[in-house]
Amino acid sequence: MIVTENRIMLKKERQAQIIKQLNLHNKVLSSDLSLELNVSEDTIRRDLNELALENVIVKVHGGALSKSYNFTATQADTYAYDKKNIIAHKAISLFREGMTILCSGGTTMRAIANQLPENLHITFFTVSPLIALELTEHPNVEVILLGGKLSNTSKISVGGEVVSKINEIKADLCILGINGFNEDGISDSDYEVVQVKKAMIKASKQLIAPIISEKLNSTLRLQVASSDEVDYLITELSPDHKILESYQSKVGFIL
Amino acid sequence: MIVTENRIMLKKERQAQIIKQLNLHNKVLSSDLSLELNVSEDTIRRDLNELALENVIVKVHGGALSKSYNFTATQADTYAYDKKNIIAHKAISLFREGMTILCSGGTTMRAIANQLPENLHITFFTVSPLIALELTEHPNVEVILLGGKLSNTSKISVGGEVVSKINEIKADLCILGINGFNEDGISDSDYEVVQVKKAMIKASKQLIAPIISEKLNSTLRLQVASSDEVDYLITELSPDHKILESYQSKVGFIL
DNA sequence: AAATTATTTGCTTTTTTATGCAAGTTGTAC
DNA sequence: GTACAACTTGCATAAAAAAGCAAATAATTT
Repeated sequence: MIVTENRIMLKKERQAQIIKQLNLHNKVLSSDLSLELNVSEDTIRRDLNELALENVIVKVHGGALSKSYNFTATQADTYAYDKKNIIAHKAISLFREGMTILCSGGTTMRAIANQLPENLHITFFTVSPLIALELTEHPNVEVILLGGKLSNTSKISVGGEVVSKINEIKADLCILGINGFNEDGISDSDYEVVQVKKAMIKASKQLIAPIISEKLNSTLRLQVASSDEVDYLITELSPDHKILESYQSKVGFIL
Repeated sequence: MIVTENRIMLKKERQAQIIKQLNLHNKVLSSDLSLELNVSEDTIRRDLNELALENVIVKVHGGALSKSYNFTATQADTYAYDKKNIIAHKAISLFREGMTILCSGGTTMRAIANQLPENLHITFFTVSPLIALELTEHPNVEVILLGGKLSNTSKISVGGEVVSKINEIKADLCILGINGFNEDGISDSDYEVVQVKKAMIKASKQLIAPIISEKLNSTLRLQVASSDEVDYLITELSPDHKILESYQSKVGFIL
């Protein structure tokens, strides 16, 4: 998309650009920004100082770093936006009127929440406050937020209380944000997150694993589920893509 | 397209044009509008001020941006931003190491979460996923998210389950987002939200009511708490401001 | 219709804000 | 330690905003 550039850029506009860059790359250099935005480094530095004062970014010598996650960022800014949207639409095609769906967090799940059609009546249970908020934008969706201690790193509810709460649920689908996936199945690195995900899988009839192809064939420390537990493996690729060949016999369906 | 209109343009008509431009480009410059609409920049500025006051646009130095623009919610309303920060700092001055604090949602509470000093070790219980996320940015803070059905309008957990969960808690402070406040006390318009807030007050030793002065002397349909239940009334004004006079005998302290 | 009042608009002056530049200081890297 | 990049501070300039005033216009009353 080509945007007709106005010769003059407003300050707030420029600062929004900086935030956008930060969301994209997690770090920016004052010198780069100076060139990109056509202002002196002094101005950039002043911008960064202001944003740091508002607690939006972390200023460092030479530029700035993004805070761990800026949930006010618009979807379009997030990395691999198009791929995630393809995955989202494939996942949504499995949704049926009146279903109960259990889901975790992650940017792919966020794309799903965002792209959800307005007419579907669905009950969502989620451990992710971010996804929960996104889902409340849909009037026909009922959102049950599963509470508990909020993990600082993964931003989802964890702990025994959540797990026992999940055990009380009987859901039609489980959609997991996936960090590691290979022929053996789903893996993750955070112990507490793994406990929650395992409970979520147990509480659901079917398991959906949405994952961008570039994350395929990665393994993390802890096992979440074996590949035969996965009912649907969803990537942005065509189901008969050669990268997916080795998964054909392992999982239920590939979408 | 150049349109040389010699017909006179009414104020409303002109402002409608401005909004149209803003919807189209997400940004307008006062200087451009002055040329396009054949009025002085003063007039444009007055228009922009009016529209900003009506909360239709976001006015910035040099022009205006559309509300849907990319910046964070905290900086979007620059107007109330300063006031809320004053309130936030007064509230934070009541926080002590090791405390347990129970809080609801709202923009003022968000400012508090944002301005929290890094060194304080505090446990927060909250029914607001947004506040919960903001709080997880602070490494020394433990966040317990209280789950339940998420209200589409107020974006907080509501329902019997949350209430009974709150009843199990014993907190030092309760901070409520306030919608209505007068000499009789705190009021609100949403029945389910009121149930949750009442439970929160009961579960806490002290009640803090942070509120911008312009919301004072407003009454909503449902009563949440009487004014003598309020331990600290916090506004952006000096405690001896004349607007607050009538509250002096009603609440515990005014900050 | 005339008179009165209120609103709108542009102009001038003063104040504020934004930005770049220069000089001196601090931090980082080799 | 030396060298260089990044930062800070103060200052200059230009653009924008605010405040006050006066003319023009619109709305209201009589």
